[in-house]
Amino acid sequence: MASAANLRNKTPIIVAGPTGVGKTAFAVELANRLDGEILGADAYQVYRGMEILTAQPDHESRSAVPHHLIGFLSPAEPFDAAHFVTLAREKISKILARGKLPIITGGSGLYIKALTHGLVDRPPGSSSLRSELAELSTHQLRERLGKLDPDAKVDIHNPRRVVRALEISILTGRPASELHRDWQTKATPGFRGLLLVRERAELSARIAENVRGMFERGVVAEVGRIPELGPTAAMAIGLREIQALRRGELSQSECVDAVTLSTRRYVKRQLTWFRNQFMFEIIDLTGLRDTHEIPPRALEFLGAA
RNA sequence: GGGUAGGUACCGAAGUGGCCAAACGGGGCGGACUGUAAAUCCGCUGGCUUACGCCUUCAGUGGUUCGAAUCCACUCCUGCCCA
Repeated sequence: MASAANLRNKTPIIVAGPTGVGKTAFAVELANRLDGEILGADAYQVYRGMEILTAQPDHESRSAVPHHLIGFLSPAEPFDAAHFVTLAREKISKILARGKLPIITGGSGLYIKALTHGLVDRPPGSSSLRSELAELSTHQLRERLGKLDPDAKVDIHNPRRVVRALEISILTGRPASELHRDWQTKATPGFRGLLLVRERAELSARIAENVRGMFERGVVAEVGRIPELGPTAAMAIGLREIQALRRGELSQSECVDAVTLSTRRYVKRQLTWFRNQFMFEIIDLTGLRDTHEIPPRALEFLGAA
């Protein structure tokens, strides 16, 4: 049982981890025990009408504990890390004002980092500029960047990065590299961070099962009902594969396999980010089902044992 | 039983006497990331080694050759065709 003193600790908790580890169930249980409210830190769960595809918490969870920043945005709308930070800060202070504990849960590493460390003040993306730059070849992009920002530290093999650096330089009239500032530390003062992990084989098995479940619950129909996809929502894992299925270019089982594979590869990138960007307390959930079990180690770390 | 095409690293697939530890793709693993991040990009991937390098590989065995994944013989296995 949590002691009265520990219940009074309202330092926001971050529950990070790769897709499929069991963040959702874990966070709900934590919220129950510590009188918390859940704040999604997920770039895709923000979208309305994509509940199954983005594995949003179910009704049971959502009626048990208040959830924020989940399923509130039209898929037609773009979304980004800065937008997330603004909304999240607002929500966090409201939750605290209510005397509740904010529990930030999600798999979008950049969003969490932006929340804990802040983003450098740079202009937001410009869709018109981006589509204009998209016309250029890699070589042309590098050439332009070389003129505008000769000291650019961006990965020149990565067109996405080059485009963003160019975008910043063009919009501000100053070299993008001049506006850069390193994130100095992995520490996250003001937050208590947990990184949920599981053995890779178990995680893969869970992902395969989750993807099968998505199809059983009707993702294909859900995708068909999305009225309009904006630039951000269109990149959700599984979307392209399911659209291919709907066009008859993929069989159901090929589609399931493809989505499972994309998800597994995403998990690798998530783990790389979380391992190397933060110093969160690692909580191994291997062997635990999505019950209401919270490993003692996690409770100790949170001072709630 | 006869014919025929094959058996290459985790998988698919090039290579057909030295430039081969073996192209390329997939997968796997690792990494990067500051307003698209479920995105985008990079590296490694037989063993030992920091590296030079050494060792063991191309179904198996035995040959030919200075030298074989590559040529020859036999054996085993697989696909297809004919009986």
